[in-house]
Amino acid sequence: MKKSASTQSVQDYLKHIYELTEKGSPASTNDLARELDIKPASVTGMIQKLAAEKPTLVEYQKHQGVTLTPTGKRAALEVIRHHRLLETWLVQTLGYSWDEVHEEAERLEHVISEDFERRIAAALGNPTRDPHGELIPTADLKMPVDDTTPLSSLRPSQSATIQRVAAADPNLLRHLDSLGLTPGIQIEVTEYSAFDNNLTVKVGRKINVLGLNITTKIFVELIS
Amino acid sequence: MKKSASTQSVQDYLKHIYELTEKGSPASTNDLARELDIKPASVTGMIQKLAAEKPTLVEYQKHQGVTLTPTGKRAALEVIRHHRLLETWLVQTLGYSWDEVHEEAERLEHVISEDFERRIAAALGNPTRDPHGELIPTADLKMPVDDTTPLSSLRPSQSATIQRVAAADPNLLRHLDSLGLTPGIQIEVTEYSAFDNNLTVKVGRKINVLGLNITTKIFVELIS
DNA sequence: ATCTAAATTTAGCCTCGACTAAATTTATTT
DNA sequence: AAATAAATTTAGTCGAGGCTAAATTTAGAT
Repeated sequence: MKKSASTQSVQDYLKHIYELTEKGSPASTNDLARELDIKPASVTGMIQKLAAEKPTLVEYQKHQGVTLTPTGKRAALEVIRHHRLLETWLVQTLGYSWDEVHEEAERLEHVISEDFERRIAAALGNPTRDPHGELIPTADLKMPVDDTTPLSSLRPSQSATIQRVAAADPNLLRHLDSLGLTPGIQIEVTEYSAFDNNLTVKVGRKINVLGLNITTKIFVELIS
Repeated sequence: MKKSASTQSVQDYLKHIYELTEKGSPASTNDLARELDIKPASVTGMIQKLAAEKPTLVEYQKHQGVTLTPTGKRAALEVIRHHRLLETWLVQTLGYSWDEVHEEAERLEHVISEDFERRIAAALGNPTRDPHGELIPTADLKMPVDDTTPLSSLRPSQSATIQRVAAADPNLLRHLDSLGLTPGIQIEVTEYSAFDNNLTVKVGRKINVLGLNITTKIFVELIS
């Protein structure tokens, strides 16, 4: 029987570094600490150890934040692939709703085998997006490019398909679900208020007035 | 977010204590160490801490081994229920074979939620046995009574249904599978050799001669 | 250019759960 | 009943990965 390795937290560090560095800049100690729900001093310690280890996963310079090496990025994408495949699979085969899956997937993502990953991916037909519409890294660990636009940028007469809902709060997710605002759904913008940045949107027969706080979290693909 | 608690290894201790104490006698330090693949001294340390904790899970007296309290037993059955439901579910929904499931279930059993447990139990129709025929503890954490007989006790002319195959070695499991000796299958004993304790058994159209080493691991229910 | 506030790092400490080596207790054999 | 062997426990150590408090660095504002 193999040693179980302390790869558990490391995976969490890598995953969050990936997310924090997506916009190009290094991940700060503080931001990482907030994401991981631990103290900044602990992050510094862990990052310093990580940066020193044999297969170099992260690049680190004091006070400058941390970034992933190509190897570290692959490791992060592996975890993210696990997470998103698991969410998809929990929703599709066990009837979880999109506001319930995150926590469960968070725990499972660290312990499933590559074999398990392959099996659920195949069973689901190698999906490209999870239930929130987040892109699932491919089997060879590339993150597909996202060509969506925030709903907040649409204006009257434009129609679009909702691709992604970048919200984590379960209450908000349930609310959006009740408004019919879920991935795959088609919408049409009918009004725009420059004053408060609200959009009026038709979803089927429903008419919803959506504030900025929501419209920046919904990403769509325009229908020409 | 909750603290993740060091309940991981504790669950392993409880599970193995449960198994070792099934025949009535306390689990010895040495046996536990072998099962857990750690050194006896480590077991002593952990058991002493466990025995001191607030919800008392184990009963321990120096040099006398360890047993489970009712609470500890419930905790053990919870893990075992997780394990066996997971094995069943991996086989039935993801196409794992019975020689592949153990390792994966071993890792998953510690991280699934009670909600997840309920969902797979329901999806599987609340099964009572796992793919090896092991009894699955009920939702209220009782271990059903096992009324099977070892195949080794059968004699010519007796027919039976295989209920349980108490083997862990993947090679042996694949071998038994190739002989058709899996739970649910009906067999009939045609010969018995008192000399070497071999049984000749008809499985469908197959005739197998089975040695003691195998016949003590297969448990059956007689067909009257 | 300096001063202050915020971010980060350092230093030292703690708990967990393993380990080794040595001591002790129990069991077996003569 | 003593002697040896086997099992168990004790004592002390280690690495992981957190934490706090204090020191230091960077950044923003006057």
